[in-house]
Amino acid sequence: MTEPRWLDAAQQRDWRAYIEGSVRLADLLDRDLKSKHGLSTAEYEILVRLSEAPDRRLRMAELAEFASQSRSRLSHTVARLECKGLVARGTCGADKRGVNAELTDEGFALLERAARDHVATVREFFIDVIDPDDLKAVGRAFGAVAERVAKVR
Amino acid sequence: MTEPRWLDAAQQRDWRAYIEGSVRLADLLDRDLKSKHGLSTAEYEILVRLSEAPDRRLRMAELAEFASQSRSRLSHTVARLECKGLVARGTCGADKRGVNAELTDEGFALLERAARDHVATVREFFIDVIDPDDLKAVGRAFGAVAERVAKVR
DNA sequence: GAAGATTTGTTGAAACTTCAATCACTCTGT
DNA sequence: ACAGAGTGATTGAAGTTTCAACAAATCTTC
Repeated sequence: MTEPRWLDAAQQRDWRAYIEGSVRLADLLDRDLKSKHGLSTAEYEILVRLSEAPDRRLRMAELAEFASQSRSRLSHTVARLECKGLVARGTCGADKRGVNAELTDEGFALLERAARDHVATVREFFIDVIDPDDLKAVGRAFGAVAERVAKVR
Repeated sequence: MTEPRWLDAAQQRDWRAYIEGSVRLADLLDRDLKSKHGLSTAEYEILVRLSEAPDRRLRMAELAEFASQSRSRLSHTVARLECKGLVARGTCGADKRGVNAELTDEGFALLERAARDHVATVREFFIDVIDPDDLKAVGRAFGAVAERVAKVR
């Protein structure tokens, strides 16, 4: 069929509310992290994933996957983080192609400070303004979206 | 209090599901629009807003507001859209500082084609994978977020 | 009605992301 | 053991976004 199935009025409202809310929230969080700690959201995400990995270290490809970034982008960003002394790169024992990114002590210390503020902001502008049942629904909804998108890639 | 109120396990899961799902979806939609119609999401959003305005025309500042973009970014992007012949700029009668952006016929035609595909993709990866009640909750949730963020800016 | 403050939109440079090409290493099948 | 295919990561260039500075027009207030 070439005829598109348009969204009904309610679906359209919900979709647009999501777009506007998510763009504005992302914007706010970005500015917040940048102004208080000099980190972009993408950089923050990288530090978080590293901090949760065993030995605070991950191979680039895994890190890219966890942080939902392209490998190229990750290379550039990790290079910048390395310059700032927040992350160190080392070779991977087993696979000589592999590169490990590791969170430095300085990186961990910065992350601890940044995470406090970040969580507070997430709470203030996301968690605390959403009805608890709606929040659960958001979790389910985007879990399903992530799964669906993963299937096609 | 200096002690941060951390998110509980369920809140953290929901927040992370949202982040991952939304990033991956945005990525997919971006690639889809770009590969099929040569438009970024930001450009698409601009065309949509113009198409809905009276006379398909808006002042730059209003357009920036509707499209959730900075004025500077909008200036650059509209410049590119103008090069492609999709948008035309003209001066604003009343206020001589003002500039109107107007959707050209060519822009409108492209948008019609792009919108069909875009809506189909939104349906396939968002609307259709979310339980209808959850979708309503998503709408409420992000409506509340947008309102909360708007208060602070 | 003029000085000062504010608003509008643009600009160029710096920072960041994407894209395609590349190099080095590993895996597969014979 | 080797050729060829595939994987891991980086690179430079091109494209996009952010940031700060600016010019022009309007608003305020005395």
